[in-house]
Amino acid sequence: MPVPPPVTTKKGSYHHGDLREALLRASLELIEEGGVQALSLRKAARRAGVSSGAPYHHFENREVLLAALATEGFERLGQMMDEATSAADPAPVAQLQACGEAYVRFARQHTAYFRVMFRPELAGPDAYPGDDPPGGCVFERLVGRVIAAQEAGHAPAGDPERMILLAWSVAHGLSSLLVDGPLQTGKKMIQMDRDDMGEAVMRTFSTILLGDHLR
Amino acid sequence: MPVPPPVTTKKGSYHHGDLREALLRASLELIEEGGVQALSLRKAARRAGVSSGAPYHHFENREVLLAALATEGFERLGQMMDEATSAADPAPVAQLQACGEAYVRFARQHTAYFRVMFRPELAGPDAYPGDDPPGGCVFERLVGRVIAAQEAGHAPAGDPERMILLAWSVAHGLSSLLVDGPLQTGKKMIQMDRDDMGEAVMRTFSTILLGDHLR
DNA sequence: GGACAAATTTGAGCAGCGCTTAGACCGAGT
DNA sequence: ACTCGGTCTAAGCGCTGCTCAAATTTGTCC
Repeated sequence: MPVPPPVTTKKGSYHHGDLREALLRASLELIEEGGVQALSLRKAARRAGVSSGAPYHHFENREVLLAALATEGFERLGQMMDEATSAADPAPVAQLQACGEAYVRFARQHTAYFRVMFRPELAGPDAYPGDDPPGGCVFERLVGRVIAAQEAGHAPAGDPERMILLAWSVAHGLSSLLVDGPLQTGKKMIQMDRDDMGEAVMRTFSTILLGDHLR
Repeated sequence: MPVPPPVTTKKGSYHHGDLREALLRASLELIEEGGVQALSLRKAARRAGVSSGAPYHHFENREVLLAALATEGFERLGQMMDEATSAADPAPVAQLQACGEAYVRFARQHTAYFRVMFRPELAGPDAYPGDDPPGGCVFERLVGRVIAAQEAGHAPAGDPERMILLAWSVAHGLSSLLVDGPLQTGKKMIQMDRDDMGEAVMRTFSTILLGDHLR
């Protein structure tokens, strides 16, 4: 036996090999193609080549599968924020800007993940399996940088929570407007290229924080 | 004929009287109770006391009903923003702050509307019936005030689009985090009372615009 | 090697859904 | 009085989430 646990797909065999992973990948594809509502466990099962009852041995129900995808998504978002900040200017405001740009980039590049991560059902009362709330990975990456910005005099002093919420809101708001909102469509109203919005908005935010707009 | 068009419900009669309106109200209730996914035309029909096929004489399909609700929602949002701004200090930054607070208040008070207004299916390619894109009512209320803020020297000069997007993102982001995101739940991570977040975040934003945080 | 237990998958089945169609019903205008 | 158009019903199609008993495979202990 050259392959002790064949973690990859065994085609032709009765047992799939790694159905759980295959279902997650198929689900992500379906969401990418048609939104969260386009995901059905039956379709995912069909794509994985198994019967319609098989998924329920790996996920209690549809919502649990979505929660598993959300967990993956938050991990990837955290990674993208880490990569962006470590490559950016260490100045506090530049770090915040890099966080925001990475956040928006993540939302546009991994739309399926983003949609799954921010749904009312996920954050609802004790729906999420994880130990800490879903957005914890974002919050904890903002705390230190906001405090640093405050100490540098580039953010209002006092309880940092307000400033954390503001920074998070900027990034999340633009992301939502781009992914689910009126900025998603090709209709005019705003001329700017959607690819440029993340950088433009976050740069404007930095400008204001630094006070560069006041002569 | 004392009642030319009996716009209200005629109970007991074969014809409902105003089924379209009754379906909209029932749908809003269902969404309020369990989110957009909890709305089914059959349930709404049941609540209105008609058969499961009746709704299709008033709405081509489920998505058209949701679009009708979204239209109502955008009108009410516009009203709330108008009321808030006319009651606020006419200074440009104060006006922007009032816009944002009204936006967040709307999202929290009319969660069902907010959820329906910002869904990918709605803003998708030519899905919305209206003449202008769904968010037009928000955009047009921001343009003048952002330009006024620029002229007052309280916002970065140049193309106002960046600043419009930033202001919109702040309000929309906090609203989304509160309605659909990790701020919705009772889990800690942030101590601030959710009722205070709208004012707190928008006030912080104003502070920064005015440059009050730089000694 | 062979038997047993655990894990995995199947296939049938239930209720609910969106949507369609044919037909029954009502109200208003000629 | 009668027709005609808008409104509603009832039945039905295919899809869905989810359950359950039975069938199949895999790993393990002797």
